[in-house]
Amino acid sequence: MRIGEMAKAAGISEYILRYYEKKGLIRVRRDDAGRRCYDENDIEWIKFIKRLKDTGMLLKDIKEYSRLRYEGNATMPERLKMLEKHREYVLEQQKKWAEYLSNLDDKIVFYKDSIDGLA
Amino acid sequence: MRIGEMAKAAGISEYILRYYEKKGLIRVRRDDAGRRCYDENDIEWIKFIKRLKDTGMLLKDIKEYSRLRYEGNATMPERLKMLEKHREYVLEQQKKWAEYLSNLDDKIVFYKDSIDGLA
DNA sequence: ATATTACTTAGAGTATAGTGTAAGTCAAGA
DNA sequence: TCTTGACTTACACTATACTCTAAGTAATAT
Repeated sequence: MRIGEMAKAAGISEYILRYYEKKGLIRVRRDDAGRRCYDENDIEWIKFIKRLKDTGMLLKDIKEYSRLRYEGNATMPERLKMLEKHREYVLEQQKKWAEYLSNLDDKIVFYKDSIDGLA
Repeated sequence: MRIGEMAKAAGISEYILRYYEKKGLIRVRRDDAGRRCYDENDIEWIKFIKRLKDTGMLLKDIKEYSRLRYEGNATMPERLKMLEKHREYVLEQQKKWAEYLSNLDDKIVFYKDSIDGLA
């Protein structure tokens, strides 16, 4: 699979695929013509990177996670640790947004009351 | 109240106070010497800006909200609309984070099982 | 053979939101 | 008066994550 196909399969632009590779998040081998070759395994990996990114993990941290992953199964405990640490962050975010939703609702009620008062 | 005091009162740097003013989020009058003068009213407003920003509202949208606010009470219905639209966004975020937390937990379970398998 | 398309690289440009510096002004205390 | 500290402006720099362009190569379709 070449970069165009991969971009479609993973739902990510070719630019980003090259950018992530340059940053060290993905490692891709080349064909005889020097073009990137991706396989099924890469799709899963790229989709997982996407999820990590969507959950607010910084590229530099994803890069570190990636480095461990390319080292093999022996690094699983370390990766698990990273995920567990990241889980704490995601949990905090979830709480944060729930709290802000509640604050915002209060503000909205205040506005509605004020507007009624004006009428 | 001058900028140094305000920075402390609002928990925000002097740089950001000037930056937000330049961006049009805050309007501040000057004393005879040309220095910024803030009052109690400004503290509340700046804290509210901070909250909007923390909930992911872009500075350009906060700027628009700000513009309406400086126009007076007549713009309250419009501001209410903005807040209600923003509420939708915050609600989505909250759902997103809850979903990612659940995905991440699945992944963590998978890792733990894999590591047990290796042992 | 030629045109088209997909690819390659390095590097420049964009968006968002700060963060800091340089050079100068102003006011109050020693 | 001199110094110190808080302030002023304009502008340059940083971080993060893209997004795109330029110039060139390779494979394929006509």
